Amino acid sequence: MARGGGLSIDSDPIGSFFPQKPVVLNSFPEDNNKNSIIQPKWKLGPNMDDTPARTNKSPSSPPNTTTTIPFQVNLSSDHKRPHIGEMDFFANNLSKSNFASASTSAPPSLNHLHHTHDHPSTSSMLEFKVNTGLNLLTTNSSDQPMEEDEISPNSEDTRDKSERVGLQAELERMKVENHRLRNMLDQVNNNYNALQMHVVSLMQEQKGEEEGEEQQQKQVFDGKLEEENQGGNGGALVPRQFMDLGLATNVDTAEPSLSSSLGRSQDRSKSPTNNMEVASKELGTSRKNGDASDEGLLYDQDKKELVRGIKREDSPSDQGVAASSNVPKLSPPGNADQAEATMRKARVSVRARSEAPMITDGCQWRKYGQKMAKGNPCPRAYYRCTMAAGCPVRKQVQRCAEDRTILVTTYEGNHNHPLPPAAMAMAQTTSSAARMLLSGSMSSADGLMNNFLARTLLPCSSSMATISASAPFPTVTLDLTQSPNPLQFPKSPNQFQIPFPGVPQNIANSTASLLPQIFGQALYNQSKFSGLQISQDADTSQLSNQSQRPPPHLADTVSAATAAIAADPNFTAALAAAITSIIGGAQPNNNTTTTNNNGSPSTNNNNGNITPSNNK
DNA sequence: CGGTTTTGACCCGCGC
DNA sequence: GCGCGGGTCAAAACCG
Repeated sequence: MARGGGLSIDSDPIGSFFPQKPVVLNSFPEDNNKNSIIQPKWKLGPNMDDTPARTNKSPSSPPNTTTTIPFQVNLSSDHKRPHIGEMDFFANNLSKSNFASASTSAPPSLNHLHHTHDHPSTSSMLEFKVNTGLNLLTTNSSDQPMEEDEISPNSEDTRDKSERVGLQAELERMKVENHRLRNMLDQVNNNYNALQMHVVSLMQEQKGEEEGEEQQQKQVFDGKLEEENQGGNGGALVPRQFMDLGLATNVDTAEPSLSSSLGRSQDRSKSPTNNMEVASKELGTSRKNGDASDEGLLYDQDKKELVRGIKREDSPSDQGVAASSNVPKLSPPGNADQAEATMRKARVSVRARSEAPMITDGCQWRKYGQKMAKGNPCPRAYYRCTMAAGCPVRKQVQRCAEDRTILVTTYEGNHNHPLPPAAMAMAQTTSSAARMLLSGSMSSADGLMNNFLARTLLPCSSSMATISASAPFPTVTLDLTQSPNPLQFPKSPNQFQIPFPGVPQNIANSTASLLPQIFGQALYNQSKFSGLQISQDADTSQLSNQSQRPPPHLADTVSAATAAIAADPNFTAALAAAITSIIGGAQPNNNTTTTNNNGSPSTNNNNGNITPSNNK
């Protein structure tokens, strides 16, 4: 409030800071900072009633103060101002009841002035001459909002005022800071997008050298998908987030890769006629949870035929699918059907220490079977996703025979429904891992791996990530039971703060936030084929060129996987210990929550892998 | 009562 | 052709 200047009603440029907070006009500390911006609140809201100094009678107010405060109200016609009637009321009360008479009654409540009506006929200056000697500065003398109607500054009001001033300054700072952070965020996003596009283009380039245009388009599409996923991170649900196990080859990626094909004969996909017939049959039996439309919505009829047509014509039911029969021979490029079959079989296996019977990955699962697998005293449980009718995603859960503290979870198929953030984490993981795997399996002439896969996972030194492309089912095994090279990881946990939706913050802070980088780094740096060990020096030159860090989608994958896995309290505890050892540079394979690893399962990279080669 | 788990049976492909 | 092993089904049991 500018003393001597007019207080323009509702002209306060910063009044928006306290749109609801009433201005205490009855206290002007004598030592008020001249630079303090007092917020006059002529837009007085309901809260005005809450101003104790104004609403409560204060018989103890010094009567003499009411006559010494200069008070000026500039009611310019240009500004919104209190209703004239109310202003009159105010003025009357101010001058007569309180000020002029120096009565002991409380100052008039500004509630009466809270309206912001434009009054066409009022352009007046209400001036209250009170001499307090205050010269409260405002930004615009002509538009100065008025405040002051109290002569007796009490300590509470003084405190409120200074508090308000402080808050105001703080708000200013936060506003600026917010703006700055927003700009930074935009910058980061832009950089990320540019980088990702660059990586995608590089991948395209590489693939283009070996494959046809079709594969290139796939890469582009994948990249776009991931970009979209990135952009939609904030949402509670991620529409059409799929576990792209094996279905990243074309725009029909959205189709469920029909993990119901899990373990089905690949020769079925070669027969479109049979496929069609089988598809309809299949829906009648095993697909009680979802009709054809549920899954068919996501892809065209042709695709449906391909995907659904895995049942044999002569098979009345859809059961009896031998996993071993599905061994995809990693078809060379050009054979779409075989490629499709191959991708359908793609699996992502996650090895993790957990005492819980199952890893919490955010999805809802229904157990539909359990078998004793050969060579493993622990039964293998079969689950299928029940988050949506007809979701083809299935998973197998089995404990490692060598180390029963290790839980091996193998995922198959694509979700055909939106996923919650927690589930999205694992879905992204498996999707990216499978895409990576299939990218190799689909493009290489020998059916093992292409350049991208090699560049991605090589150089390998341990079995943190295992690609089993030569197995009947191309399987990526993400081994979280091992500690990667501690030298590869930063020591500061603060660098790992990554928000994980759906993961308890304490867990995320303690462990999950550490995992993505660790996992990603490990997955990135360590891998090998089962049965085909890629030499470590292979492609290192190219790696140094473009693979100093994991590809975006791989990193996402890893992050998501670790986040999802970390959601499991038991597993989190185990992981926490492992991570701690990693960050602290402890020896690998230390496990403080479960039995000592001793490296036995870890060194055997395929132990516990749910791959036909191992189980049969 | 609806959803889930259990569990025996069935189907299928592969190897011998 | 037979046995084996993996995968799935589906009725019964279980559970909230």
